[in-house]
Amino acid sequence: MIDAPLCDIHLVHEDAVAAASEGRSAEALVVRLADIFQLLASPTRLRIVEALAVRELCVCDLAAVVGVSQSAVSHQLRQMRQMRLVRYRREGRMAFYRLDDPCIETLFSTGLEHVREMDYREEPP
Amino acid sequence: MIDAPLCDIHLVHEDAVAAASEGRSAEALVVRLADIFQLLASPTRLRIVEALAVRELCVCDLAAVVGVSQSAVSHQLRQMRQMRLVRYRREGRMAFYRLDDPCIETLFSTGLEHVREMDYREEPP
DNA sequence: TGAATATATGAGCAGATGTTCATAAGTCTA
DNA sequence: TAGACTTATGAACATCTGCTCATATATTCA
Repeated sequence: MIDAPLCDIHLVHEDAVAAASEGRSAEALVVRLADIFQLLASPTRLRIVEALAVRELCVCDLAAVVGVSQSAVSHQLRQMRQMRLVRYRREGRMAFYRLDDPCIETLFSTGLEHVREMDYREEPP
Repeated sequence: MIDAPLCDIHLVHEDAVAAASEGRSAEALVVRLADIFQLLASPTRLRIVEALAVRELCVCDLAAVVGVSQSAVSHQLRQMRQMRLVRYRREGRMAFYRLDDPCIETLFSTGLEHVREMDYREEPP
């Protein structure tokens, strides 16, 4: 499955490289996964996810909860919309957003639980 | 728990904002979590995680598996080391890296499973 | 209709990111 | 010890990110 070495350095352990390359996922999947993690890689967007995990919210309320400007929230929501992480319903002039991807909540809560544990471990009471 | 509205816009639904603000995590935790997701937000680093999930590897082999230069891998490993995502042991002139944080594998595999499912759903055979 | 409100978006900018290139530091072997 | 090898790192650079500001779009209400 392995063709030529990918870098110009001497290939030290061919068997190790072969084994580790065995389960290599498709490039498109890895890129897509990186995009999802990228969307979770910002305190502002994590706040948005955390808030929307509780209940749906309009943009204005979301801005208040997250603590940034309406414009900033709206820009972020557009990205999250394009990645199908959130969706919204119109009600008059307002737009109520909610999470559209149950996996996001899983990743968020898994990660949060983890950093909480690390916090306790590093700073005992 | 809510003091003044955080943005200059009219606060539309005070109860909604209060409810969504209820479970707000500490700022430090959210920032730390964003940092962890940030480390997973790059195809190169995801490849590193994927490879190290199989077995420990030296830098040179890792470069071959991931498909980038030794220098690029080494720079990325430094970041991951600083975040305690990986650690290494020295053996002569080589450094063998392994994952140091079981949570990373969980987040990686959870996310990967998800994008795989999405892939099947969007492009039926 | 006109003013107020809610949201969306384009431009622009400062700062962060990921790579390459050159090179340093440390280890092995002849 | 000299040369080959493995890894680490600083500098430089192009690109990406997340915000602000100004403004457009759309809806509601007097």
